Amino acid sequence: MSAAHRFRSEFLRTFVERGAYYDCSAPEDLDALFGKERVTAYIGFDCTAPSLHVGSLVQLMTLRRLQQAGHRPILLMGGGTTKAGDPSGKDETRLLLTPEKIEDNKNAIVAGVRHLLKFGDGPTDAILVDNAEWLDKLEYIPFLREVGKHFSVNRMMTMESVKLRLEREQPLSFLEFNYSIMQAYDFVELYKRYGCRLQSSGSDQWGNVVSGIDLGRRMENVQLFGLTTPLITTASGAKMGKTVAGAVWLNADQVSPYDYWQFWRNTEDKDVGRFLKLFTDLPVAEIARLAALQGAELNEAKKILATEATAILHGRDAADAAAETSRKAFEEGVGAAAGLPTFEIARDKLGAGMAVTALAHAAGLTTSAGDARRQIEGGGLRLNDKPVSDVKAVVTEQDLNDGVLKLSVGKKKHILIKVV
RNA sequence: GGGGGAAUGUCCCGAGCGGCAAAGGGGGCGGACUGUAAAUCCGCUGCUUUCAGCUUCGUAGGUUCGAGUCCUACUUCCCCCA
Repeated sequence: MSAAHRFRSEFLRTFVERGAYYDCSAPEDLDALFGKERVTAYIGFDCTAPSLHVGSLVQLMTLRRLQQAGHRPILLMGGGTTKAGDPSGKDETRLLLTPEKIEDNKNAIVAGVRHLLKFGDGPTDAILVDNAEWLDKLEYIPFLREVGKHFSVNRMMTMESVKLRLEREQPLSFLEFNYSIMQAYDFVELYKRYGCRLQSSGSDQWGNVVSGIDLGRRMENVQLFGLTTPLITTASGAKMGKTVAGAVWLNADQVSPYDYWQFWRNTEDKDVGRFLKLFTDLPVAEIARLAALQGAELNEAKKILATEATAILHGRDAADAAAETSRKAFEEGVGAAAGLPTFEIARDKLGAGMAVTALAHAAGLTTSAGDARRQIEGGGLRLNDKPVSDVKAVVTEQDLNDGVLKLSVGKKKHILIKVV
């Protein structure tokens, strides 16, 4: 990492300056490469869920910055590797996903992140690739003879991920053992197809990245590079990615732009500067000014962080709308601020009156009616901003204002109930 | 192949003489204090139509008035010997 401050290329300087740099396989050579030509680089994601998570955002931002610096990013979807299943990290056997499910996940993931990059056919336009294109067709023996022969089991045994498992005497399946070979092969394949020279990833993928670099040298006699980003944690040491509602997915159908905005708005004080650098495009000088704000003034910086980060993912309009909804709900105290999450309920269901506990549950505000009851007992549930004190309280049409009523748990979780 | 352990509240760790909705943590949620922050303190944390009922302790059977706890088989994992 000592080479980090000596970088001359625009991209790597920015990368370091923004706090995204963790490690690099051959810093000086990569710097020189970035200085003299347009570089094609990739990051891979498996299709295990229908959306990526904020934890993947640093990687996605890497592709974005690459493109901004005039290079060409490849977004590699692991349609093939997901079929094999990546057991790394977990001791439980992950259930195998069906090919249809993988395909659906892939399409959903891509749809969710398309604003982050500009795709197309131009020289710096991003390319979308699926490793199923080549992995699906592999034949076992030919693959072993052409690729497998370059891997030394002795060396693989010394890889951090493998070594750790062996030392802890945790099981390591042969499938898992092979995973890094497939990932290494991806890198070489992308080099052959697109002249891709660099693989970026989270620091946990270091071993797999290095395998790809080695394979490139052995099979194609080319120098490939690896560049990793740090695991982002909050100042309190927790892994990033929880909101009042659960995991922070990137797709809008799972976490709305409003909730996404709120996630960033609730950043801890100490993280504001770091997150602005990592997750927005604001100039660092501007960020330095914002991060220097003290006390309650930092809230202004948090709003900017929220709006900028949301704009990158969901577009400027959605970000501004989320900011406006938040302003009304939290600063003006407008009860039923338009734009808050909304739940619709049929008029006849409410007609005879409905228990608040049942309504809170139906609207997804609480996990069960019992949970809602406990919230009432703890003074945490409010109807139209007034605390509900009676567990058996019933909601009727009289609680409606213009056909809408607001239900809240705690200070931050609000939902509008609209009668239709 | 032989022997010995383990699987608990579907977030995680983890106690549990045959009377257990099941100790204790962590995490999460709510309240107070604040600035929609952190820290701190307090409460809650299986479901329901809650003076009660119902479903939980790897799976399936069995013993018993009664089983997380005892027995049998199975599954998975760990350890030791070969």
